[in-house]
Amino acid sequence: MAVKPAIPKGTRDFLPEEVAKRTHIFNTIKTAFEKYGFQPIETPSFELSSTLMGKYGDEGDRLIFRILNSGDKLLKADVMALENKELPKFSNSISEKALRYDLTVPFARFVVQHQNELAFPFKRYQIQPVWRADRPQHGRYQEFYQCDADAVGSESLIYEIDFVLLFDEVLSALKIPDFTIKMNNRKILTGIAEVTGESTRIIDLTIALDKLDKIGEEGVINELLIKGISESAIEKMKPLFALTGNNEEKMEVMKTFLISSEVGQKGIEELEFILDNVNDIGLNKAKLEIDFTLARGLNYYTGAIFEVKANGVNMGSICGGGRYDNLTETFGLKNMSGVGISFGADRIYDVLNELQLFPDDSGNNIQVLFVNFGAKEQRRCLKWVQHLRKNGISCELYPSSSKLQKQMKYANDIKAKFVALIGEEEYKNNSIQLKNMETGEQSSVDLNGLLAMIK
RNA sequence: GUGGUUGUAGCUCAGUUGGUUAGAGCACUAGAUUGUGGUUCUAGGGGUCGUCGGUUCGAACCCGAUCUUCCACCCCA
Repeated sequence: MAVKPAIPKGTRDFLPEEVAKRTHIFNTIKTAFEKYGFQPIETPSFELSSTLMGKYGDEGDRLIFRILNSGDKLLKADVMALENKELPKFSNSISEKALRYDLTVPFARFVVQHQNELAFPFKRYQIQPVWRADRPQHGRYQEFYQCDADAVGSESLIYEIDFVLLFDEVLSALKIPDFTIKMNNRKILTGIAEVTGESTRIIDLTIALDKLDKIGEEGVINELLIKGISESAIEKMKPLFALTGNNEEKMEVMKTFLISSEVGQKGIEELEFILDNVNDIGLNKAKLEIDFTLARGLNYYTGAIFEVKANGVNMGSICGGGRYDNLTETFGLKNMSGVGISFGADRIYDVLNELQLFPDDSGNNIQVLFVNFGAKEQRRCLKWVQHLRKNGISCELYPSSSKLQKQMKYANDIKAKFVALIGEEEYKNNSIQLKNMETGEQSSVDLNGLLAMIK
């Protein structure tokens, strides 16, 4: 019985036209990364589970695709753990590998493993798919591409500036009309937690705060109460809910708010340094916005936090990033600060599609299709096709001498720009009937004439 | 992981209070058209009605489970 053709949920096939569009995105990003001095690397699609587990929080662990052990290794299954419903323990006993969940953690592993072969600060970029066992939704897939650039081995805020410029350069080049780069600093979030006296609850605090623009002040307060944050702390946070105005005005308010927090002050300083420099340099299309509620779940960020949103489209963030000081430490290498960003290629694709911003000409179509009239004509066509190819023209010969109508229809379907006909007459006098498929015009030329017309 | 939603031909969708051989358009193949495509006409092939189970004399239709689609949460690109 025939197997019903289907692909797993959250995955997609890409037709030639779609691949062309995606390639355009990848190339734009790649070109920019290289212009800023990043070098390409690749890492395996799957890593040891121990490399990935525990790096993304409990929520993240749940979303990591595990790879089932093969063959006899399955005999090691910890049946007791299963009976006791200790699922993580059981999973580990039947799976020792997992598909990568992002590119940052594998990169941290890579840096530690190859530290003697790398020149620091090391700047790499990486464009590869990642996998998440998430429930598919608008702009959310189980397999999608991340385009990451990271710089490790330096605490210099110059990189943060570069990354803001990179966001602006790439998204402007992709012709996204209106987008906002949101920026925050983990040290400021730490400061807020300190000032409100809830230092130990920083995660709950920031997650709730992150939802301010979505559920409003009351919603956040509600969530904080549910999480068990004290009312006095919430009272102290109230000024933050009302933060408005431009970046400078927000910074002023925050400076006062964090006056008693050393870490917080440091965060302000960093943010101000980046902001000043970027303002000085100037941006193309990006709006740069300070957003103190921005938390970017990934709990490994320690400094700058970035998020980019396309405006006027219903789509989550299309890029993210930030600085992480301790990521290589879990692999045994201390004092290796890194900062990086990630472009969500698939969401960018969806945004460009929704806004109909892809150029019309997909461009990669064949230039000339040679019609096949039979054995002796075919023999000459094969020779001439190869001659044209040597001259840089994409062309092909129809594989069989089917009815002319059918061959013309095929030419039409594959959007060939020209059709070359060499039948009995043309064969005799070494000519070609060349038909322009757009205009319908047709003329008799020789091989050189064809070259001249097409080039 | 929580809540809702969807599934009939390759694609987009009709369909009968549960009752014989389940339809259309597009696509495909062939012909009208013996050297000319995107228009038209004619004919043809193609479906165990997502899957498994239950109720019933009888299920595409009712019930349950499961998978899938899309959406909102959670979280994130």
